[in-house]
Amino acid sequence: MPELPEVETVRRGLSPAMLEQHILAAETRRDGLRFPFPVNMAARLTGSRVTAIGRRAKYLLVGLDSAQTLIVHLGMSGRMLVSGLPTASFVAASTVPQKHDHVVLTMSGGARITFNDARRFGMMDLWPSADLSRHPLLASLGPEPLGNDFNAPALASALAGRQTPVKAALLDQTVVAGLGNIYVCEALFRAGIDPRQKSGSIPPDRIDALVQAIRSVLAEAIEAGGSSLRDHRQTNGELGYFQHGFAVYGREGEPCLTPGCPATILRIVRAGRSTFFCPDCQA
DNA sequence: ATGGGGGCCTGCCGGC
DNA sequence: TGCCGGCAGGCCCCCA
Repeated sequence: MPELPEVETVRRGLSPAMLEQHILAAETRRDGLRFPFPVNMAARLTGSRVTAIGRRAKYLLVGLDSAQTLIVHLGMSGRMLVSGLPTASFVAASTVPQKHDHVVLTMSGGARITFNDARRFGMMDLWPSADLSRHPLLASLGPEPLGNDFNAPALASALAGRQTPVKAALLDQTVVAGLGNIYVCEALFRAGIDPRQKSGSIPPDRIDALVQAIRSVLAEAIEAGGSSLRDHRQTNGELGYFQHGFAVYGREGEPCLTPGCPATILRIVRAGRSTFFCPDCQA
């Protein structure tokens, strides 16, 4: 479910509820999700103070004063919900255990952090903070799309010589880390690139446009609090609003939004994934 | 080596 | 109203 902007939204929502606070209690309600939880995870979390809440691609990184980092991936349907704080939040997350609540953290400031994941494609792990870049799931990630290491020369180099369609290449987290199906579709539309085009044959000026498109669509989505289809929620349970900003995703058969463009948005399936694009603007 | 497809899970929606 | 098939934002792994 969540791509980079959604994970960033969750990160920002968790910060006030967790940062510089101790984990008073940790409860796991099953043995694991996509992978088994690390050995004694609840006990190893209990008593730790949260020293940082970061993000790498679609991974949340909760730094602890135990020199360990709690790595969280939300998979397709994962949510991190904050409850128990007397905040101004109008949609108070329920304190009644819900179906698929798998992990609950009780913080010293009064907040309860609940990890809920219906499809259980998410994961949690604990790893030495000093060695994070060697974690198997983090080691091969490409550059952060909003960071300085992601630029036209870097992307051109990553795509050079590749026969795979550019759509598939952008979903490859070693090329650029954090994009998913939605934002790849949106970025390719903004850049005017056919998703089926071979990665290695994109001219330099299009690469340049693609870098800018990726950056702008992600930044706007973060600004809007992430997008949501069926089940993305911010930490307060509210929906994100960027889905109202989609130009192509989920708009099969609807008119292209480019002024003067007579085309309608097409949907094709590649590698089992829906791809939405404008046949006129993305030629 | 690289690309494509299957599988992991559950929920939801549309169609009959 | 109820059931069933299809589909879903991620990612790993196997096979060709």
